[in-house]
Amino acid sequence: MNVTIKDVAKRANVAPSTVSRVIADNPRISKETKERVWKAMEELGYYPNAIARSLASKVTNTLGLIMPRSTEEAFSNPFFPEVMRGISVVAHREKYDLLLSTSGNQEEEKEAVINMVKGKRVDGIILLSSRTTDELIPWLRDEKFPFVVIGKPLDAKGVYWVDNDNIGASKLATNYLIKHEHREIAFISGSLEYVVSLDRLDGYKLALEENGIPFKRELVEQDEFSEDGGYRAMMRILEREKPTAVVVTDDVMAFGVIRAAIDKRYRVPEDISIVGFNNIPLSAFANPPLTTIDISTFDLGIKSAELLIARLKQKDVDTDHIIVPVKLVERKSCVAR
Amino acid sequence: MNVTIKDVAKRANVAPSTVSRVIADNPRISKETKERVWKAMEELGYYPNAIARSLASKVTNTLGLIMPRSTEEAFSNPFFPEVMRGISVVAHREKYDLLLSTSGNQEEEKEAVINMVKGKRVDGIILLSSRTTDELIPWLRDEKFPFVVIGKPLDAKGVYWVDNDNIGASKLATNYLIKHEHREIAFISGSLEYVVSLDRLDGYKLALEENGIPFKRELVEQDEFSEDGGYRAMMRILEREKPTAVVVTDDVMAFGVIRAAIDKRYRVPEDISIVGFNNIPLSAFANPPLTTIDISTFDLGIKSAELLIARLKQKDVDTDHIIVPVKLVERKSCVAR
DNA sequence: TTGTATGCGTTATCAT
DNA sequence: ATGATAACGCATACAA
Repeated sequence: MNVTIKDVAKRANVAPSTVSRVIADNPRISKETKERVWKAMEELGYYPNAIARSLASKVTNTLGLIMPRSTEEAFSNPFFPEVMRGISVVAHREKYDLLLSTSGNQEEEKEAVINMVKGKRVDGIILLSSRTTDELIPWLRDEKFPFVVIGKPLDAKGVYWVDNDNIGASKLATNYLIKHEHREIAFISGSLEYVVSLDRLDGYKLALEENGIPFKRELVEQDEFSEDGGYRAMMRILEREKPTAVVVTDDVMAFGVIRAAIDKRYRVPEDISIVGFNNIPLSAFANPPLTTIDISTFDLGIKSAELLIARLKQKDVDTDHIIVPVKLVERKSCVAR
Repeated sequence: MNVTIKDVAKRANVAPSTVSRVIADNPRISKETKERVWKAMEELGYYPNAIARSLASKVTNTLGLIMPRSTEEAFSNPFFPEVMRGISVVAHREKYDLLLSTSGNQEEEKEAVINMVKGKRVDGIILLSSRTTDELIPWLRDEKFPFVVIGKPLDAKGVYWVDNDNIGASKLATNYLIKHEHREIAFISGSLEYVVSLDRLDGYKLALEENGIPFKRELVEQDEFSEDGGYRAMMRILEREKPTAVVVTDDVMAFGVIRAAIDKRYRVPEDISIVGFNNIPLSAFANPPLTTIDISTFDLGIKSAELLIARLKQKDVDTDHIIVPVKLVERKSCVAR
């Protein structure tokens, strides 16, 4: 069988508990026995069993990652890999591993979280996006399980979160268009069951209001976070309205919006200007290169992991949320009227 | 404390072992006691501790994913998220979770694998790419630990792997250029320490040879798998040669190659034709849209996960490797001379 | 069909 | 500074 601390203990002529202490580098073990134990471990090719360790110590050194919707879909949108890139940097630095649950829908997602939490498989959880209907957040809060959510929760009381100022970001995008003399500005987002969509819709409305432009619900559409989703939403709008500009809360969707406009014989940006969100790598290479709101996706990942780990280490965390700045990246998809 | 099988056992008036059997849905437990136990579990809000389960049963129901180079870099190239998308689909279907180790370099990568394997944290491992200098593969093979590698290993004996026919794919790309009357064809790849680079270089050479075109080492360069890497490699070639076409074994690198060509006042494709590899989403939107070899990245993920799980479930799998087909996607980055 | 006893590999609590 | 021993929560061989 496998070599365990007992084997090491025998070989080093000490008790198993001593070996355990050596592993933990307990300061009150004499230098000599430490050396002896280390030598024994070396000779036997001993390696600690992480599972047994976790069972006894209740620490896994693992962070759970919960993707929205299906894991498959999540990996389709460059946003998520980029967030994960940020998370992985911090996780690596702090010596945490990442456990991905693979869920297919909202119900399985709940299942996955329960499995991670009650199954004691992770020390903390990062939720990659919050829905308005999310039962997960209240549940995790009630369980008093450490977690942080990327995206401001509907009810943020007692929960740690990291997000952009989405209302401000959306105002920024809309104002940019208004400054370019646009008045008929459409707004396309993902499902309103995501808080982020709600917030950005608010920002859009606010910008209109502050500029004395009437809000027209006919200029607003939602669909799924995909190229096709953007296409369909734009098509629906073009059936009934003739906007000169569109705010689209996701670059991938924006590509679909452009395609829809082209299909309907509009030119972009000459006839219709477009501002996207996220600044994914593709945006710079799109035709036309997409003007977009850079939400610092990578930093969203960094900050969320840092916040979670800080909380795990019980360094009294002074803030329960972090706002990551955004900036407008001006490219070629917008012109003045 | 937490509710355990013992608590459930007491409440249901059975032995803990019976509860355990009910959890495993053991067929030789009477319907009635099952019901009784289920009810008790329900009432107590019992949920199995996955860690304890793993310790006792030596099964984790999780798959380890090992990225090449740093995890951070991996997430930068769309190839990896796409592979992971495939893996996650199968993992989800088969009810496996995914454990990502976050390593920063080759040494840490080894560390990570040892930690997963000896730490008994996963049932099997998927290596996302194989290096020629890889100690991991022989090590895992010697440990008799279930794993599959994406990319053909240098020494494939006794190891399960999934890959494209890289030699054939590279011939396909090169022949396509040759058919378009190109003779001065450059070849740019990632580091030759990756087997995939080696194979594709061979395919390139083979195509030249079969068409009576002399191989010139001055037309060959390697650099890292990034836009900058492609840029640098192309710059080095253009310092000394004037190719009319380039095979680039990674789309992201190809963007850098295009940029270098433009910087040197060449037009793409009028002066220099380019064929990429991977068919990442960006390729279709690049300027010009990139002609590229679609290696079915998603399927690579699917097949590797399926192969691994098949091996986990039944020791005897009929094949030790799977070749995923490729196809050339013709777009606008190539013209005939 | 169900119960008993033991093991999985560590950590943690008392001792000494 | 180190050793015994009891958890940790579950699975399983062996009994009954």
